Amino acid sequence: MSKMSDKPEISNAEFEVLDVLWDSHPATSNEVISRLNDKKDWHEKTVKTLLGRLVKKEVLGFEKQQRQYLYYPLIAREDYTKKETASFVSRLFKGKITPMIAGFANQNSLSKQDISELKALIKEWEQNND
Amino acid sequence: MSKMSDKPEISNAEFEVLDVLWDSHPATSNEVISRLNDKKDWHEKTVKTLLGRLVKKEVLGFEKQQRQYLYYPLIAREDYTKKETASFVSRLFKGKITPMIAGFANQNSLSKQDISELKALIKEWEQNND
DNA sequence: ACACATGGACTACAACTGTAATCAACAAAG
DNA sequence: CTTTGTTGATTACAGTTGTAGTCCATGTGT
Repeated sequence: MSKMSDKPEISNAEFEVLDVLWDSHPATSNEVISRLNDKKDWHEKTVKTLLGRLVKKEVLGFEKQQRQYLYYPLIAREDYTKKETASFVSRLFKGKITPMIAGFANQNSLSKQDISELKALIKEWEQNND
Repeated sequence: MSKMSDKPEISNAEFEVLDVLWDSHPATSNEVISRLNDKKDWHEKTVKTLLGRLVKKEVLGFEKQQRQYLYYPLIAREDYTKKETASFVSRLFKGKITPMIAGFANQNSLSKQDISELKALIKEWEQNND
């Protein structure tokens, strides 16, 4: 036995497409295209290709609605971001988040609000782990 | 004018090579190869190719020592990780670190030590930003 | 019914990647 | 000196990615 859903590699361009579908789904290719138009400047055909590749990779599913397809994500954003974050932090920071945040901090990328959110997060963690 | 050192795209495999050079440099290709042997199972030729590509991308520099080259990084690990982190967090979390850490937290990936380090970090931030 | 528009499927194609093998030049060994 | 090994340089080659274009079947307007 093997080949148990081996992490589908999602490319950068593909991610953008998936991202708008996470925001709201299901959606037709045209909806996806027009939503992407706000940020990216991609040709319609390009987006369709990406949709197709994501389907092939089993990242998206679809359901025919007469002539068109209604696409929707097959994986949850949370699951994806969690895995990606873990592997990112593992690669670049040997798995320790603090150094990463430290990088943010001394780069002035931390706002007062970030700090208070972090504090809240810590407090919550401490309550769940007394 | 333009073309001001446009972020050299470093691939995953290339990153591993760069990583061991960040750990200690300069180093000959053989040193790099043997250090990588501990983690990766790459053919000698593969590593040499990667070294070459990194040189071409101006990520590594070298200096001849008779027959061999002594390679060394041209970019600092800190600079690289900072940029990568910023773009990562920007893409996956709209630039907010807290949601990322929250993902870590509810995945039980935060240790007691992480938490105390985070607290220290916050305290430090607050002192510098009163 | 028929011509045209439209949506997905298939095809294109160069650059980048992972993963090496071959080549050429020089150094080491005999 | 000549053979041999070693080192970087060049070449290989398939798969992925970015970015579309072409084909074919079906829906639409007349």
